[in-house]
Amino acid sequence: MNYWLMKSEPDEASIADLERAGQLPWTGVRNYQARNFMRDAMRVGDGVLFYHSSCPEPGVAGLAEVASTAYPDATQFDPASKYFDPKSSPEAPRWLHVDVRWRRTTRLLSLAEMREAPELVSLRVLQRGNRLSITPVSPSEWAAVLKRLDA
DNA sequence: GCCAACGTTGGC
DNA sequence: GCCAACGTTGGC
Repeated sequence: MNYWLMKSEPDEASIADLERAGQLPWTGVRNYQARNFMRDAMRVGDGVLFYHSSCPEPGVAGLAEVASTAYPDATQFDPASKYFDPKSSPEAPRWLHVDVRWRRTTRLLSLAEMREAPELVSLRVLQRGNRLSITPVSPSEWAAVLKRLDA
């Protein structure tokens, strides 16, 4: 069982959108490291911290879980999509994604609050210069976040 | 394979 | 809108 933090811009897909839909394909990842996490390391049932980014209140907004293994992202083949990738083809898809299932909508655990938490000093997403949209979370970091959400 | 230029991310 | 950090691209 692994744990992850996945960033989403709430304008595109918020935790409320995920709650409504129940499950969503995590489309639009165009970074090889993030893709490789989904392809090589994610397993169905893995825990996901749903993080709102590029918004007035960035932070963890809910909990989700990995609901599928990785499969080709359809938006890469669609010329009308902003995620269209002319260098990809259905024969050799470049971009993959998993499906994510809603579990809980929580209070917002803000970025500022996470930075103040001693148990979270090593959290990948808090590291200087981090831009990855998908990062691993350790079991102890996961537990620390849950504890703070329940507190 | 190097590296400069450029693009993107994302908090502030 | 700014800008630091980092990824990607492409000429050589």
